[in-house]
Order: sequence, then structure tokens, then C-alpha cells
Amino acid sequence: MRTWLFKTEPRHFSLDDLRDAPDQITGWDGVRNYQARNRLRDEIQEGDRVLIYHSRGKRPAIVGEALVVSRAYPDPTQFNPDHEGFDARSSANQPRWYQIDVRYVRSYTRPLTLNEVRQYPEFADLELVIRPRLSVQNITDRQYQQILALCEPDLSVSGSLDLALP
DNA sequence: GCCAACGTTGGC
DNA sequence: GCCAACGTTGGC
Repeated sequence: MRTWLFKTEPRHFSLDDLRDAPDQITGWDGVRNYQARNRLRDEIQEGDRVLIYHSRGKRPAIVGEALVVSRAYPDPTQFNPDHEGFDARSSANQPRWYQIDVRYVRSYTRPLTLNEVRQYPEFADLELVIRPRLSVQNITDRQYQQILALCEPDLSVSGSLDLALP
């Protein structure tokens, strides 16, 4: 199982919206960037973990977790002329954009703000820091354990991680 | 396939 | 809402 980080604008779709969705599941549609698309289509698997990051809020932060519950399939909004995600270059035979379904897992009791992320040298190589515009990011196992230790200390099995503020 | 122009992202 | 950084487009 791998861990990813998905960015979303909470004014558009938030982790609370996912929690309140039917069956707590939604299609993660609207990705219109080729590298993010490639990761969705080719790398992400059912059962992978997803950290949810809220961008463009008053407090940009990693706010919780979801779970990938489908394989990649064509994003239906690309075929709908009335939808902002419409792409005239897409066809049913050759879809350009893909999505997966995610299910709500938990909201962190202590969300990790971008500001805090930048204060830990351990997080200097997070894609959130070095490639902030990519909407589907890789998280290593160690990075995940460090994030969990900060966001959900009661759930973390690795209390011995030597995280220290500079 | 270069690269200028243009569009989008997202922290602030 | 500003604007710097970055991704995409398309003429050549």
C-alpha cells in the first residue's frame, strides 16, 4: 500500500464534504494536469492511503485521511459540455482524464499546517514543499509516520520518531 | 521541438 | 485580490 496526498480547495470540496457524502465516498474528479493524471491512472491502486490537503483556505493544511476504493476510470465530467471540466479533445474511445473513488477515513485532531510543515527539516523533501502545484503527490512511509505522529499522536505507533522543531 | 504568450494555481 | 511560479498551447 502506498500513501498519496491530494489537494483540494475546501470552498469547492472539503474533507467534511467527503465525510458527509453518501456512503462517505466520492469520485475524485476534476484533475486536469498530465502528471497528476498519470499517477491516478497508472500508479494509484485500490487500497492506497490518501492524505487530504486543503489549499487556498485561511489555514492551508493536511487535514485528514481517505482511502482509494476503486481503480482509475475516465472522469465523466470531461464529456459533459455543461460542466467546467469539459474537454472537447476527449472522446469515449480516447478519454484524456481519469479519476478514482475515495472513501472518508478520518479527520485529524491536529491538522498539520503548511506553515508547520515548513518548520520541520524532516519535511524539506515533501512534494508539498518542493512541487507545491502538483495535485497528486507522493508520500513516503516514513513521511506518513511522521505526519501521523504529529496529527494523531494517540494513533501513532512510532512515538520514537525523533521529530524536533529547529 | 523551441519558446513566447497565455492561463492557472495558491500562498499571502 | 495580487502576483510569482509554473504548466500548457501553438506558431514557426
